[in-house]
Amino acid sequence: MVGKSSTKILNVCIHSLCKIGNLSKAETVIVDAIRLKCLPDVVTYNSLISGYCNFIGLDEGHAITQRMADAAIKPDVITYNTLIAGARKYCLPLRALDLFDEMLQRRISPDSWSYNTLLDCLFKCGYLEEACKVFSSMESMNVSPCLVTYNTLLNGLCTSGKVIDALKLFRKLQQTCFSLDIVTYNTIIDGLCKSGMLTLAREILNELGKTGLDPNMITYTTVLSCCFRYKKYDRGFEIFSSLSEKRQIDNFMYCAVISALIKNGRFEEANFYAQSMLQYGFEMDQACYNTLVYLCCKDGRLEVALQLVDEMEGNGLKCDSYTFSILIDSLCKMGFLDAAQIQLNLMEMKGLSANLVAYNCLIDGLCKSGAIEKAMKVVNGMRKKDTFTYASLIHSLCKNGKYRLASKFAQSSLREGINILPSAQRVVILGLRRLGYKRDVKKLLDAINNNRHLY
DNA sequence: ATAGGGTTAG
Repeated sequence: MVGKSSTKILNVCIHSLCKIGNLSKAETVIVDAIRLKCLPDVVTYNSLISGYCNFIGLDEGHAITQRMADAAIKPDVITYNTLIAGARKYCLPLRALDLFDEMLQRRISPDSWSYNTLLDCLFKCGYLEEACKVFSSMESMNVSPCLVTYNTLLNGLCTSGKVIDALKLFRKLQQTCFSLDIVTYNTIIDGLCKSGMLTLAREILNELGKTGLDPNMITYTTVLSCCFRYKKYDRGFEIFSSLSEKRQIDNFMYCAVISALIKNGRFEEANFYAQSMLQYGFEMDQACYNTLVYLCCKDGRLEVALQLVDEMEGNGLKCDSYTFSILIDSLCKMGFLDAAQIQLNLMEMKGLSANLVAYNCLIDGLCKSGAIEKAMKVVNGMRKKDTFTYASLIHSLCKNGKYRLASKFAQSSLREGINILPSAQRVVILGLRRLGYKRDVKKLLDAINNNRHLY
């Protein structure tokens, strides 16, 4: 039978093929269907676009709209929502905005789904201002923000360092008759934790308890990670064991706990939970692999760590800045500085731009192996530095009695708006004093005082 | 369509 009902069957088929990424099969099924006079419709093409966006690329997904035009099928709001989601996946904020404009030009009215995806894309790619503009334009487009919109906005504000604004918004939402959900609470609690506003985080956690909403795994992982972040390890492990009795653990929580155990030198338990994570058959993503690589490195099994990296790549997962930083740090700590340098070059070749931590590891390694000259050269060539970069250098210079040089670096750090760790301050000032460099001490203290805002 | 996990200094 030919017609609408056969197209429905075709669509179910194409949908499942696209979802698992079997696009070539999807294409042949469509060709066969057309031969049997079962014509694809907008739903068929939307599934195809989703598949191409998720498994190949945004351009390939976008190209499908041309095929739709050839077949005289008009794209709908879902077509564009899918494409904007593609732009979000590859962090292409300008493409997302272009797609949104294209949608308007074609007189397809965006819905809240379009806005939510666009907003999330803009926030995740660091386009805070654009995101706020888009949000305020919703009203004039007659689209009312829904709870997902507000949750997206809250999260975007939190991750862009606008936690106070997020909190204000949260309080405003609480006062409306709008009923908030667990996502809202998880988002604001996490935002507050990550900004160090722990009293407020605890306050809202208590409020959550009174709402009748059930805390979920994400709530627990947020709280657990907050404990570890602020070095309340025992409290964190306590929460973990109470949850593990109820078997309420997933791979996110395993990663957090394993990493905290490693930092406490508790390798036996870390290995035990790593085995558990593998046995439960969770999907092993980048973060899971990185945690295991970290465990092997710190546990002195570099060979196994490298095997894991191969396995990771074999499974189609790319090494990221975490993987490299873990490897580089371990290589340095084992004294293989040349190998570390090679990994760093490899990392740059792969275009991993967020490599500040990796550089810091190398600098620390160079300093500790006595190659301070080289370390200084590397530091001077870095476009982005932070308090860790300078801490390694300053401590190492002081250890070698070069207090005035250390002080010079401390001052350039302050000039760059980067604070100096108290431990580093202390060691420089004590050294300068001991050698009688009173004027240098005063100069540094003044610089520190003038930069109080950094602390 | 929205929320949680993984790397560096002393």
